[in-house]
Amino acid sequence: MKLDEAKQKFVHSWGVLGSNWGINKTMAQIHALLLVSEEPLSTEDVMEYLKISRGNANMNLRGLMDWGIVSKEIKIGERKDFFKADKDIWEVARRITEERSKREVEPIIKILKEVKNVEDDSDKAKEFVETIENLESFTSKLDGIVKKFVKSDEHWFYKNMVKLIK
Amino acid sequence: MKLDEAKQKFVHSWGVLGSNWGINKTMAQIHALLLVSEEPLSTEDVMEYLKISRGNANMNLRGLMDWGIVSKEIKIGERKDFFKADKDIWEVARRITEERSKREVEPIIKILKEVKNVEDDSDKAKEFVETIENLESFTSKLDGIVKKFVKSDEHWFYKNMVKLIK
DNA sequence: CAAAACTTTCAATTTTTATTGAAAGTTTTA
DNA sequence: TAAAACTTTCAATAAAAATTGAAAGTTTTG
Repeated sequence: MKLDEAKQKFVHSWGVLGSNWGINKTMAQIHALLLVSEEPLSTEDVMEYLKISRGNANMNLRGLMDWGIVSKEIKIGERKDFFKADKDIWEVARRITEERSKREVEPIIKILKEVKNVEDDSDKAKEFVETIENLESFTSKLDGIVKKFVKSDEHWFYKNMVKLIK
Repeated sequence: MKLDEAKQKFVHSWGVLGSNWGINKTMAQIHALLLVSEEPLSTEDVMEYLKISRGNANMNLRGLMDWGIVSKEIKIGERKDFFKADKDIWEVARRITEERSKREVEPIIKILKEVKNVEDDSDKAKEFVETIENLESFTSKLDGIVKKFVKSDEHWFYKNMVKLIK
């Protein structure tokens, strides 16, 4: 396979992956594109490569910056903004985990705590509360462990991998 | 809060969570509804509670069965099918993890292996291959560890939690 | 300071995804 | 075996999400 072909295939596939995880295709593709570009790219480079509009490129680049996994780069002598993706995949995972936890997991934990407050003390209510508590406990634990997991550096990971996998 | 109100709030919120993770709102809501129902529900119960059509209810119930987290129940003397959700949240997590891995992670690992085969041996190509290899290694590891993690039973989890969290 | 270079916004439009509902299919019962 | 009870399918439609592009906004330069 030629390099360009390989890049194209990767960018395309990353877009598909994104769609399956609630991330829009274009955002995932831009991220993939920046990941495999040696040089930072301008908005126009992105527009041209992915055949998308200026507005679309701009909004999704901003989205990626909100996730903290893409940053602006200033090239001297150039007026345009350039963008590059963080290539340390551990750092990327850490950022995404933190953001998703803050945006999605924490709100759901809050709801779970809320709905546990049923006044009723019938058997039905007790069953319900038990189900919710299981869910809450599971969610909190998973969230906690995943955060700790990716917060740590790669070395930590390897060290503990052995123990964990056994 | 009244029990019914609490259930309603939970079902609604679970739907929102689903949307964020690429699972359609109705499917997530049906799952939530079955989770907090003491008794298995018929298609019509689901239709009525969520105010959705027969086709929609049927398709999403089937979807949940494909994920392996909802099953049909036959009530004697009743002709209708009834559905219940697996209430063991660890089992649910295990099933979802396995399915998502099979449906989404494994294909992407396959693509990553493919695109590593660039004929070119320029510096650019080497950089590209390195990025892909990082991604591949990360993805495989994460996939592996998550699978092992949820495959094990709760007891295993607690035992290892201590070591892992430190 | 005004024109040029560039970025952002957002209403309108397109595309994608979910939902409906009626018809076709299947199983059960009498 | 035929009617009743129930389930599945899928073309049409509705709803949601993504995208466009032109206008408004901002920053830089001469």
